[in-house]
Amino acid sequence: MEYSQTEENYLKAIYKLSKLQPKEVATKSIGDMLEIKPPTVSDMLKKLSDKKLIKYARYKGVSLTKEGETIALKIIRKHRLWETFLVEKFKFKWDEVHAIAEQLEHINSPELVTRLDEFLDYPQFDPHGDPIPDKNGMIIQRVEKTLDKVESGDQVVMVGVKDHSPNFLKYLESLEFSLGGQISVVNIIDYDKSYVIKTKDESEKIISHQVCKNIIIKKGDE
Amino acid sequence: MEYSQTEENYLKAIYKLSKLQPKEVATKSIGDMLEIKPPTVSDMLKKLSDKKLIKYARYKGVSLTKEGETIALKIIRKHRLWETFLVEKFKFKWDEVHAIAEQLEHINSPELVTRLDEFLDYPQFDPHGDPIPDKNGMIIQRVEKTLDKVESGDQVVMVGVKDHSPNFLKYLESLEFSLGGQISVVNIIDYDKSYVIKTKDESEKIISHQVCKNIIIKKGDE
DNA sequence: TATTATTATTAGTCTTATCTAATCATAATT
DNA sequence: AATTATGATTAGATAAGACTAATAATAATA
Repeated sequence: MEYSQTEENYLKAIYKLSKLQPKEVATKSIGDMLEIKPPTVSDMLKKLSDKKLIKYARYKGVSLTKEGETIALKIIRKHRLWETFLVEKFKFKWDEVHAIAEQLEHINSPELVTRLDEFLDYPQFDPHGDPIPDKNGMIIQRVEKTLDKVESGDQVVMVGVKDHSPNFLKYLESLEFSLGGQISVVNIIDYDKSYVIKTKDESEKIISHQVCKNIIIKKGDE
Repeated sequence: MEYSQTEENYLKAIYKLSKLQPKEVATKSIGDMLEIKPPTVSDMLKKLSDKKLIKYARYKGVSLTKEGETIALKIIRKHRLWETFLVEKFKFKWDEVHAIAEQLEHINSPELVTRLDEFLDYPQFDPHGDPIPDKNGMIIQRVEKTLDKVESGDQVVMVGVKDHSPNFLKYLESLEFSLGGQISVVNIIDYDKSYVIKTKDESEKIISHQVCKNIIIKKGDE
């Protein structure tokens, strides 16, 4: 009942990729996410399939079994709890915690996870707005609407990000964007779909379409 | 500048063994401590020697270089800080934290260690009374006097343990022994060197010589 | 549909960390 | 001092997880 860090990372990657589209997950996409070459992925898929953690047919892609999904959700739960811990208790910035949580998520101690969850008072979202699976593996499934789907004149609230890279997060911070912050779309520039927006402090800023695609929002009145 | 968990564990073991006696550390003793067979240890010693982390001459045992000791102390620092954290903040019992800290000690993030140390307000001793190396690798070197060296009639204070196994720690707890607790030696039974002792609550108890050897004490007036 | 491009797999190699069996060196004992 | 016991090392094997090169299957396109 114990899996290597490597196996855990594959399961987590397959879980995340499976949420991006309804189809089976491709060998290449797993390799891209984990920065591992396809032959290595193929080997591991056979291994995970033997252990009944994934459904795998040669050349047809993979999906998680119930058991595989349970493990993936446990890792994701730990990752997001640790990120919350690091930001809330240790005062790390939101762009600093991902790499550390990538290590902490593999610490194997169910009791530790219980205490961590309790210590944080059972948080539902992590510092990037991602939902934290609960102790039974239940996870809030949001319809992830991004800023690039919003029309001119709308007022929305930032509730998450799709890019977790320090670079992106630091850029958002420099724009004074933070979770829960209001964004009003003043205008959408026709030429390149750049967004002219206003944050709470009324200052106007222009952000690229690419940036908008990575900001998860909700309508102000939802 | 980065070492595998395995390498870190060898360095930690060599550090601890080198403190038990002044001589060079033997291959067998490392193997015993890490539950690894001697040929495996021999191989690793060559590897660590190539990396200049240990001084090693075939058949002559090993000792740490300055660099090797620095790494060992960093691991020990992390281990003891995490144990302190788990007991103080997460309310684990002192017999529950060793196994978890064995994992946490390998998390690689100097910034995390800094924050952890700060969060705990720079503790000097862990929940078992072991000294915690500071950020510069300075560690309080105690003369570790154990209860079996104490004479009848003496009154001492328990300041540490030499056996960190859950079994031993739970036994001490059942005897209501805790760090900082007073112990009066009422009598030493000649036959098997058992100790008749009194704790603060005045109740008399008999503990074996073996148990006494694993309790680190200081004189009441030091 | 035939060809080309992309993706996946197989085959074979490498490194790390482990093992067993056999040999060698040092230490202990008669 | 010779023998025996203990401990250490070498040799060779294995498993996990990575790679490259070659081949096979599927998808895209002319």
